[in-house]
Parts: sequence; structure tokens; C-alpha cells
Amino acid sequence: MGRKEKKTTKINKERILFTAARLMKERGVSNISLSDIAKAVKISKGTLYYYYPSKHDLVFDIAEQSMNHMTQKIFQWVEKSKEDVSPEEILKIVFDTILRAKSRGQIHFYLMLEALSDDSLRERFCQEYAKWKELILDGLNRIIPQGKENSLLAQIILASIYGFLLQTLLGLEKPPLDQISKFLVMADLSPSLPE
Amino acid sequence: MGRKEKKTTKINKERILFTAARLMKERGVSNISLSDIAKAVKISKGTLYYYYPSKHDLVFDIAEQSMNHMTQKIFQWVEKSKEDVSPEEILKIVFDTILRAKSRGQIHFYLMLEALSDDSLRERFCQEYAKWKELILDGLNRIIPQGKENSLLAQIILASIYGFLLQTLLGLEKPPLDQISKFLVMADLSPSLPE
Amino acid sequence: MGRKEKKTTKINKERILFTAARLMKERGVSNISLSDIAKAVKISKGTLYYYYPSKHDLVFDIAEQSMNHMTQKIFQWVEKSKEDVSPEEILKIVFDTILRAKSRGQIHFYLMLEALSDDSLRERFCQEYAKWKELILDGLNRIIPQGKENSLLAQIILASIYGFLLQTLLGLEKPPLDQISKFLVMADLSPSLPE
Amino acid sequence: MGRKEKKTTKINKERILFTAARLMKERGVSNISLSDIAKAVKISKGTLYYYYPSKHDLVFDIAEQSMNHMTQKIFQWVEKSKEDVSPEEILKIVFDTILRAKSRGQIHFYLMLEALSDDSLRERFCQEYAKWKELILDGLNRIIPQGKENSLLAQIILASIYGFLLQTLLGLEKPPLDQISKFLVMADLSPSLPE
DNA sequence: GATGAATGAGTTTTCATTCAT
DNA sequence: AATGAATGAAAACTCATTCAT
Repeated sequence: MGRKEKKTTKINKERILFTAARLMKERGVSNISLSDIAKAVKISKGTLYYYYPSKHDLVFDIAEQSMNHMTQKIFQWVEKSKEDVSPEEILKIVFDTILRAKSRGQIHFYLMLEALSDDSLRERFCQEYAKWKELILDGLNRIIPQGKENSLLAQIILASIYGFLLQTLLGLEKPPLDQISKFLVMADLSPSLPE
Repeated sequence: MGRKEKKTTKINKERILFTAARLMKERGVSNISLSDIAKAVKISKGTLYYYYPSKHDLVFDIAEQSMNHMTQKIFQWVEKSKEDVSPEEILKIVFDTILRAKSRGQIHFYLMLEALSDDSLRERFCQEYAKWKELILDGLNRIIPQGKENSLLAQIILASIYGFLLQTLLGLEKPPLDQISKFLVMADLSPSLPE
Repeated sequence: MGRKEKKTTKINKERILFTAARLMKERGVSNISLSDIAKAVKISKGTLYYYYPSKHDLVFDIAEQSMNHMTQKIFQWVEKSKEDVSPEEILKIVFDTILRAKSRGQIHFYLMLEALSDDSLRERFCQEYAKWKELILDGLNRIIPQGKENSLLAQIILASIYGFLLQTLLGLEKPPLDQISKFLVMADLSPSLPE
Repeated sequence: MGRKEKKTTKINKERILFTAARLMKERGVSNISLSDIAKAVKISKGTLYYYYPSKHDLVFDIAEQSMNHMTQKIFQWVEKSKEDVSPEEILKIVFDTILRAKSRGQIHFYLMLEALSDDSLRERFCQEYAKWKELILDGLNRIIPQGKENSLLAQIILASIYGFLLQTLLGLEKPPLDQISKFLVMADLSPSLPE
């Protein structure tokens, strides 16, 4: 019984989350009102508040979900990276996967800005950001074990993802991800940096 | 007389722009109301409307200003890049200059998101983004004329600037810009990519 | 079985009443929601409604309880007033007892104001108020049988109780109840009022 | 010019204050919404907020006004108390004046309860309450200079005012203020209290 | 040029109450 | 007896914008 009720709750929370995320990604976090969300989910404002006692809570949960999603994507990549594919091919796939999730990306951005003026949210992003860096590093260590600067490379990859994401969202021409991947992999394999 | 008035107008517009930009960078574009701005500039709301017929216009002007500022920064770097300094040193300076302008960066981000749901703004950003890429490429061609993939490098630099900016704004540990610069320069100088 | 259920019902009603009274005294009748109460009693809102079909009913019951409590306190005093203690000493005890029940007093006040805009509640308060006056008069007739103006004194005592209660609740300095008691008793014993 | 504008503001604030006070006295502070007030004053909700940025501010101002009014009433009594009227007559007038202002009284009560859970308001009431005690004492010293316990009497008067006010508001029978006044004055004049 | 008063549509939030289970 | 999901009406509050002066 307890389980059943919780199930309903969970399903509803998910419906709300899903729809809210969609709306926010389409029009931006602060351009979406709770009325909009309630309307879209076809529940009353009261019900929305039954599940989320404040807009902030809702946004936080969406951010959670969005971050988990990205983490999972990167994790999957790391797992797959055992396979026998060329490193640059694999790297290209990371970029691709993340950028393809355009909608995810957009809300990701919105939420990050939200985080700039919200401490609890910011802390979560920091945690997760560090985790992503680690995951990417793990992946690199697997696909380019002989890479000399995998840690640097991981940082560059993660950082440039944001730039490429932004380019994509703005509708600029698609960055040549295959060449970029090749470039970065070669860099890592090239003779040591003279100190 | 016409000139005189225009002068006052310009000065006042600048005061408004300057203050509004500061507020928006501190708390985000959509968290700042026109009342807040009017109060901070110490003019009445009516006066604010005299200079800016809508909030959108004001934001657009701030975006212009912010973009020009960034363009100028990159341009200065390109100009300076003739001097006799090692390429990685110079590259580090670009990163540094841009990231140091933390406050500029923050509003830059806010505005970019604003642009995602505002066509006129988005178009301006696209134009400017392309210009930045060109400028950076120019610079690279000067400091690493023998670089084989300056175009790719320019894209990676510009893209990763956004990621590093975000890291900085979130208060994460400072990225090791000197190593990153070295890494990227070496990459560009390393033996050709086998096609 | 019917009895058993009634017992549970009574116990539950009392738990609700007790907790609700505490909350309302702490933050005021209209600042407490039924959710707050349900949460504090650790029952569901539905259950709360099972016992009290409306917030009004609940408040009414709390008022009943609160009034009964005060009545009882005064009654106890009247009963005790046979004992061989000086009248002013006894009078001081009344004041003291009532004022000491600070928490009771606070909710008493809140409820009285509630009564101002609720006819059924107001009527109950009026009834009870008259009863208190009578009870106090009874007590006075016992401890100061030679008092000439016991009825007036009763009214003054009851009225000033409210003022002193308010003082106490506001955190003002404690009124010198012993001197006040002495003063009032002496007044009652002093040579007749020339008409 | 500056004056003219402030004048309008003042007049409007007064209109709002006056109407809001009336509504609150009729139905209680927490039963009145800002919509109700706006409607009654025939301005928009926005305008109401232009003058009072929060409900709390409005209530605070009404409380201020209400307290000032009571202070003034007591002060006037003190001033008048030089005249050649019997002390009990004068005392009766105080009671009368205050109780007659039924509406003032009701809101006074509501506000006092509001003060119990609002520190800034409570502080103001405490200040004012002390002032009232002083004023009443001044008056007594004038009309009953030979009174032995004017300070005690002042406290009793102030305290019982609240009780009588409550009685009046609840619609109970009018307290016999003339007899009560006589009683209290005689008490004060009667032979000294044996310690 | 400049002001501040006024607005109304919108936002987030609260809450007593109902009801199927 | 008991629950918690759902509701809708109304609350407090925000804000870009208009306008008479």
C-alpha cells in the first residue's frame, strides 16, 4: 500500500519533472511560470505545490535530473571505451553524444546560470562538475593509456564541450568534431612537452 | 543645442548602461528589475524609459557593450602578439585576460542565455562569435605561423574559454592555464596528423 | 465496540486539541494552518478532518477548552478562599495564577479576537465572561464579606486581568500584583462612598 | 513641486490608512486582504504596493496611527484635567472617551495580538504602553494630588481599560464606569495602607 | 528632459476542503 | 478510521509599461 502510493507520487513527480524540463529548455528557466507547468501537466497549481513546495525545489530537482543524465552519458562512454575503436573515433562520440542532446544542453545551461545566484544549486553543480572531470579522465586513461597529459586533456574536453554546446544552441555552424577529436588525441600522443 | 542634448543623452545612457550591467552581472539579467536599475542610477523610472523604450532595448545595448568589450580584448591580444614572447606565454595571456574579467564573463553568460530565446539578440551574438573566431585565428597565425591546425585550435580555444569561464564563476579550482596553453601550442606544432 | 471507538476518538480529539492549542498560542490562530496541525499531531490532513469537519469547529473546541480551563482556575480559587489567609494575599493568588498561565493567556486572547468576527464563538465567550464575573464575586463575598462594593471590585479585577495579561505577553515589566491586590482590598474596606 | 508631490502621496497614504483601518477594525487584521483594501480605496493593487511595499508595512503604519490616536486622547485628558471638576468625574471621562472609540479599540486589539508575533511591532507597543502609563500618572497627580498610590492606580486604570474594551467589543453589558471611577478615586484617597 | 504616480496582468505561494481508496 | 492526492479560490507580491505634468 505504502509502495503503491509512493509509486503514484513518483510517477507524478516524474511527469512534472519531465514536462517542466521540456518547457524550461524551450523557453528558459525564468520564462516559465508554475502556471505554465501546471497547465502543461494538466494538473492544478495546488497539485503542483503538493509535489513541489516551491519553484526552487522544482528547479533543483530538474537540475539533479539533468546532471544525472549527463553523468550517465559520460559514464556510458567510459564503459564503452574498452572496445576496439580508434581513440579519436571514441572521443568524437563523447562530443557528439553530449551535443546531440541539444535540449538537455539548453536546460543544462539555464540551470548553471541559475546556480550562479543560488548557493545550494551551485554546490551541487560543483560536485558534479568535478565528477565529470574524473569520469572523462578515467575514459582517457583507458583509450589513450600512453597519453602524457590526460588530465589536461580531460579539462580541455570538458571546458570546450560548453563552448560547442553554446555554438550549437545559438545555431552557429557545427564544429568539426572529428577533426577536433583527432587534433586533441594527437596532441596527447605527441612527444613530451619540454619543461 | 542639438549637440548638447545628444551629449547629455549619451552620458546618461552610459551611466545607465554601466550600472545596469553591474547589477545584472551580480544577480542575473532576469533577476534585475527596471526599478532596481533606476534606483541604482538614481534616476526615476520615467527617466529610464526616456532613454530606453523597453527593457529589451536596454538589455540589447548592454549585450552590445559586453560583446564589444570582449572583441576589443581579443583584438588587443592579436595586436600585441607580434612581440617577441613564446607562443604558449601569449596564449596563456588570452585566457587569463578573459577569465580575469569575471564580472564581464558572468553577464556575458546571462546575456547569451537571454539570446537563446530572443532572435535579434541571438543574431548579434552569432555575428560576434564568428568575428571572435576570426580574430583568434589571426592571432594564432601570427604567433604560430608554422602551426598546422590553427583553425581548429582557434575553435578549441574559443570553446574552452566558455567552460573555463563557467568553472571560474562557479568558484571551482582555477584551471591550470599555463599548462593548458603549452599543451595546445605543442599540439599545433607536433608532426602532421596522418589523414 | 461503540465504546471502544468513542474512547479512541476522544483520545485523538484531545491530542489534536492539545497540540493545536499549543501551536496557536505560539503563533496565533490565523497563522496556523490545518497542515501545520496535522503535521504536528502526526496524522494526515484527512484524519484531522475526520475528527473536525472544519477549522472553525476545531477553533471552537479549543476555545471551549481554554475557557473551561480559566473557569476552573477561578473556581478553584473560590473554593480555596475559605481558608484562613488574608484577603489581599488571596487576591494576589488569583492574579498570579491566571497570569502565570501565560500560554493559556495568549491563546485566550487570540480566540477572543477570533470571537469578534464569529458570532457563535462570541456568544460562548459572553456566557463564560459573565460566569467568571459571578465566580469572582462569590469569592470576594467569601473573603471580604464586609466589602461594600464587591460587585464593582469583581468587575475591576476581571477587567484588569486582561490588561495585565497583555502586559505580560508583551514582555513588559511585571505588574506589582501584591501592592495592587492590597490597594484593591483596602479600597473595598474603606469607609463608604458618600453618594 | 517636491512639496506638491509629497502632498499627494501623503493624502493617498492617509486615504489608504484610513480605509484599511476601517476594514481591519470591522473584520480583523488577518481577515482583510490587500485586494479588499485596494478595492475599498478604489485603487489598483499595484498602486497599493506603490505606497506600501508589504502588508506588514501597512499594518505597522496603522498601528502607529492607532497608538498615536490613543496617546493623544489620553494627553488631551491630562491637559483638561486642570479644570475644576471632581476627580471621579474626570476619571469617568477617560474611560468613556477611550471606550467610546469602539472602532479604534477593536483595531487596537487586533494590532496588539499581531504584535505578539512580530518583534518590531511589539517593541513599538511596549514603548507606547509605558508612555500611556506615564501620561495617566501625570493626570492623576494633577487631579488627585493627595492620592497616596497614584502609580498603582494608573496601572489599574490602564489595565482595566483593556478589559472594559473587550467587554464592549463583545457586546456585553456596559460596565458602570461612573461607579468604578468613584470607587477607584476613593480607594486612592482612603487612609494609608498599613504596611 | 524628467518625474513619480498609477496600472493590470502576471508571479509564486497558501490553504481549507473534498474524495477515492 | 485513516490516508494522501487533488483542487480552486484567493492570498501576497512583482514588474514592465504608460502617462499627465
